[in-house]
Amino acid sequence: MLLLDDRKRKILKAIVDDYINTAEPVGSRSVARRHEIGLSSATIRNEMADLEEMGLLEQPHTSAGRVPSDKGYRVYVDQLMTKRQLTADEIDCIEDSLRSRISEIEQLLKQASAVISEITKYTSLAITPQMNRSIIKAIKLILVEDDKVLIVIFTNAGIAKNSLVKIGAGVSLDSLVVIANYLSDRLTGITLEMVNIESLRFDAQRIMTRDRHIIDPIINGVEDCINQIASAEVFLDGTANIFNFPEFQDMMRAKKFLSILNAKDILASMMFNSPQGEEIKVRIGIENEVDELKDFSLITATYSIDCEIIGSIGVIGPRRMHYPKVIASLNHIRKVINRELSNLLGDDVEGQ
Amino acid sequence: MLLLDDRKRKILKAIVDDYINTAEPVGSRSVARRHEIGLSSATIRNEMADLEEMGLLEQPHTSAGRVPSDKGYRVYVDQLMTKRQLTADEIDCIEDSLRSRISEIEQLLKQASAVISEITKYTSLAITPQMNRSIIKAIKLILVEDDKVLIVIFTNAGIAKNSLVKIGAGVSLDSLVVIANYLSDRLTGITLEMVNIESLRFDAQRIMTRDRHIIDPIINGVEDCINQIASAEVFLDGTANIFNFPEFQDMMRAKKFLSILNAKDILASMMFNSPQGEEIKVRIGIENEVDELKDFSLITATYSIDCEIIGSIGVIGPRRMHYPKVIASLNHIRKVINRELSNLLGDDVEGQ
DNA sequence: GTTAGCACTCAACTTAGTTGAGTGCTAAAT
DNA sequence: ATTTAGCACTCAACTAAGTTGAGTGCTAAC
Repeated sequence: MLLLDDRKRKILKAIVDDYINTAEPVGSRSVARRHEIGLSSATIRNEMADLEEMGLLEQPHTSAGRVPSDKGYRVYVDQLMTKRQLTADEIDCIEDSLRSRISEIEQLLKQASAVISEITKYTSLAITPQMNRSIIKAIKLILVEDDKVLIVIFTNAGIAKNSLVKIGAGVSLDSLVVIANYLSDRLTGITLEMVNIESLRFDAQRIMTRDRHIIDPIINGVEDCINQIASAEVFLDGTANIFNFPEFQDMMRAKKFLSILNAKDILASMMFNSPQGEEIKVRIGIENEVDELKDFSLITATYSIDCEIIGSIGVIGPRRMHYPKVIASLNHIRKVINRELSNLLGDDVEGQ
Repeated sequence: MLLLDDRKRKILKAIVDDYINTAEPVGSRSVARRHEIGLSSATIRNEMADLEEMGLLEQPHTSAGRVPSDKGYRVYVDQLMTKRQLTADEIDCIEDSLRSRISEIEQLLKQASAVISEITKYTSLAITPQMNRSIIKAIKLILVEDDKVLIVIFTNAGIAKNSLVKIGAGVSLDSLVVIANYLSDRLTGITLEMVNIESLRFDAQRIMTRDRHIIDPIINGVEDCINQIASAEVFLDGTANIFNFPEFQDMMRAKKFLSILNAKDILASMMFNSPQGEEIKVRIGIENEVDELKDFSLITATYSIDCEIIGSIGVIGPRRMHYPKVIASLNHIRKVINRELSNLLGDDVEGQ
């Protein structure tokens, strides 16, 4: 951890704060003027030269002020910034849009994404829970219209998904009962990621003596249900917000940004690699694994059920992001999501 | 219908064609040069002055060439443009991404949207079917975990949606059978839009003598299922494509554009007001009802099941859109969607 | 160690001048 | 009666030169 003396800390903080607010390179004189440091611009100039040498500041060109480097932002985030609290209004806003009356997890995260971008004015992300580890509680086959079967799988996380498949007509009810029991035996109590579709299909061939042609469609339906439950969806909001920032007046950059947002799989993978234990993760510029994001900062927060991290929410914006506010917002919203999820899935499921 | 003599038609067509390709105002000399009209630039100049007087062309400023007006584009689309056929490659591309192996209607339309923007290079839209008119075929209640009921509704359009609700523990199976039969009686055979949730709830109170506390959650679950089936979803693709056009280098315009794309409800309403009978509708600039779209052209095409229009796909781009290509693409894709939908829902539902 | 002063740098802005594609009009040619 | 060549005019877009001002680094005095 990089240690700075008090004066350098004050000056670096002042520069980052100013730059976050103005997007203009910060000069020594304006630091002396706008902040009560009690030093002349000349002294500050010397300190700034030191900070630049240490790699914390950069100069766009000789006669401009300084701009924080990625490393500078990192020190700011880790050591210097003054933590912010949300205002009562902001908290109300979050509660209003997320509290109760939301019946589906997808809805909850969509709303969460909307409220994040509303409060932070950046582009927000929310990914639906990773349900690979959830346990199959029940699987039902329902005959509808004598040649179609509705397959329903239901997990301990309170999710049920269905798939409708056509089987040939004239299948005996007995055969359906046989395969239904088989599936129930094989699948109940195990997690989604443990399901091996091909061995399931193979073994079904062995136990079924009649009506074997129904195996393939039904197993496919089971696979479909499992995929539906396991697949993660990414919600975005406030994508147009990026245009509010002067550094993205450049069309090329804006286009690149939108292209990334359209690559949902890349977003999803970014969101997932938060190590356990870390509730909020800040990636500044070059720290992003994804190359196209090295002009951006990404802040993510995890949410969980029963202390297991299952998904995350986040914000993408310029490196010059208002870190204190975004971190405070995400931290609050992740707690609300945790609370709502446990309401939704736990004992209090009510009404819907 | 505006009638033009042959020479004016040729000149207007040449100007619109050139402007669509270059985005530069077209001058009399370049019309004379690039198209075989056999007239000098001076004559063409006179004709252009006439066309301007008729409101078909506009001049950005005195010493620039001419640009088509909305009315000019309209004449071009209705009378002048040479219809295009898709190339074999394009048709293959469409077939590859839409044919078979798609089990869900949502997937089909998502793919359709993707392929539209891939082929046209504009921003594409696809709205999921309006299912208000579909008929409820069956409704099932499944008891899971002795205090939760899974409600499944299944329609003639092959859609099944479920909702999981919690009822108090210790409900007798008899009560569940009573309400299941009641719901089945009341709902089977009617369309979604005919369902009156409140009268359903009210009458349930009358027929149920015991376990009345389960009525509210269950009716809410029914409502939830119906809403899930009836709600239309809008898929977008190629949103970043707008930046490829020089007329959208302007940030304000680009931002406005993205804002509209985020207002899914506005998009949905635009997509829906295609009168029956019209397969392809072209709205040019000012012809758009939505104010924010008056700098754009919107082309929509309907798709249907059993000859009833249930949804649409479309393209948004600059007024200077490549109309022949977009119209040909949408027309082809709508036919493929019709075909796939009838495969999906009709007799050929197979496996998945 | 701190600061005032000064020469220097350089992006951003202003101004004036140039270019060139395009027009409208008129008079000659067909 | 059309069509066309010729010419004067317009105006956005580009270029070049000059100005401004915020900022720097260095040095010498405090």
